[in-house]
Amino acid sequence: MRIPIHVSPDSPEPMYHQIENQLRSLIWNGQLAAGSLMPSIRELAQDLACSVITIRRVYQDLEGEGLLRTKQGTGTFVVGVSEEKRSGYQMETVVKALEDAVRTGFRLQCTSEQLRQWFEQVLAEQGAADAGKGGAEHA
Amino acid sequence: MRIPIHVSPDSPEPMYHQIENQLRSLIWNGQLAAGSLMPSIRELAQDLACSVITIRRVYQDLEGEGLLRTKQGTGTFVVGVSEEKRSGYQMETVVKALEDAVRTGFRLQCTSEQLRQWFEQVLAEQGAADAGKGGAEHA
Amino acid sequence: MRIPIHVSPDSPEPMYHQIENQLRSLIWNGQLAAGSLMPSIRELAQDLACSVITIRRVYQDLEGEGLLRTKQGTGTFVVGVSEEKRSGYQMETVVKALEDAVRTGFRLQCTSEQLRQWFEQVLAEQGAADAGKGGAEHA
Amino acid sequence: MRIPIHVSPDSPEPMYHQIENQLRSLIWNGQLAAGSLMPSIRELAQDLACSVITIRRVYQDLEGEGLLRTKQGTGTFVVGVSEEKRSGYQMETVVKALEDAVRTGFRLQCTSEQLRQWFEQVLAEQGAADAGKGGAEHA
DNA sequence: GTGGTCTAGACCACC
DNA sequence: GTGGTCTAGACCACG
Repeated sequence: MRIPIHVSPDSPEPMYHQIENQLRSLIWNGQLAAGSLMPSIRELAQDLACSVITIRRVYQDLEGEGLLRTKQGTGTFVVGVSEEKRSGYQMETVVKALEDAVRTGFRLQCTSEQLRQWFEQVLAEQGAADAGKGGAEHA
Repeated sequence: MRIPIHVSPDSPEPMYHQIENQLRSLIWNGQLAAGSLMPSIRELAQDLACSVITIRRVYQDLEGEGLLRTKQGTGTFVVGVSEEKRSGYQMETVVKALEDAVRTGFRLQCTSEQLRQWFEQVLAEQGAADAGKGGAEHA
Repeated sequence: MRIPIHVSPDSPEPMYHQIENQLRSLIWNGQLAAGSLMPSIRELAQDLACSVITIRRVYQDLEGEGLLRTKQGTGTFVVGVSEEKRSGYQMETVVKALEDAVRTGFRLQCTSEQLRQWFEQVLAEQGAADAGKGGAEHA
Repeated sequence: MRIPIHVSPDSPEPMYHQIENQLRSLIWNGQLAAGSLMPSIRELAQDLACSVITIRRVYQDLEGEGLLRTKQGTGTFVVGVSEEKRSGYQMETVVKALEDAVRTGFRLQCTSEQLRQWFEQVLAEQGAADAGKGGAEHA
């Protein structure tokens, strides 16, 4: 199975960062099951059309976070995360992004009502896009 | 009057970026009136405890965006922006941030309801903080 | 009799290294008598839950050191070592480890007294653990 | 001031590891004062006759441990460590090395008395070497 | 000047 | 086959 990752080489965000973020999500979500074998660094590098070194760095960073475990000569494995940690991470990440958006809005003197309206609009758009892509249902 | 800007030298966000963002807000909001004289590069650099070269870059960037105008030997002045452009900028910026947050949420498999709940919570917190600080009215 | 070896697959120390070290000790100590037949590569590999290729390497390395001897189609045998060599090896190995520890201590600016104190403490702990396990007598 | 580090390119221990270990000691010891500026990666790379990348990795790893702090365009700085943490690190490191040595000794069926004797001998040798080199006094 | 990212390619250690 | 280390050199972002 090929790992569903897409990188934009032209993004200002460094490639290794993009890849790390997406893998992090996949692991935290359990879409990459604990214990499963990751593709080899060479394989993934070829898939994503980037250097082996970039992937190596990604795996290394994620190992530092305790999400992956690599064994020389054997391969790189996914480490499981507890449900507790998982939802903590989820909330932390999302709330941080929401805070950023709201703070920006207030700094630009939007009203709460204005922000709420835009939020619902974005929610509808993204929800539609998301449902189309993944198939998972979001109430 | 001293320009109300605060930069964190330890933020991962580069200093010039922090300063530009804050100046941009102040100008778009009209808190720096069109036609008014900006502090000199040296002065602002000293205020913010950073290098003059950093401020020079900031002024240059904002001049490139048409928000500032430098007159040789005279100083740097604020350029006015039309109300139309202003609200366009406001909406674009905020919606972008909201989209980012929502996309992140969906990627981590939050439900819409979950996101809505967190959003309201953040709105309340930030709204309180904002009201306390600035005094502007948010419906 | 099953050979008393334990390997940690999660140790940073490579498996072949762990196995070699333990076999080496067993042979030098005479716990694997000179002339006795080693388990087959396949057997030991299964016992230790590792690859046959790993065990093959171990046997080869130890054969290179003169501790084992493989006879085609017959099996692998333990080669005896003289008492003289034995105590030389013992001293060399242990003194090297002690030097490493002491050097580290001095580099971190411990006093000799401090090191002596810790050494006695470690000696007591390990001595107890060892006595419990093996049954050999240590003055 | 040039940083007193020496690397053996022929050691089995990877260069980045050697450098990290020595820097770690220097920082934990306070021989690199908190807040002081490290040499630039290019400078240190030239000093140690290794690649910029190797040094960059070293600095990055130590930053991950909280020992260094790098600011883009500015340089890399030493972060202070509390005395408490310092002595904890010291003890942990040294005791671990001593345990390793003693365990090895017992595995090779040395007596406690034998180990104690060798330890004192090593202590005397290394203590002399150390006093000669550094000048610090170890009781 | 500083550090940050990425490349291509080599060689080694391990299983 | 796997991952681990190191190289030389390029280009970008930052102050």
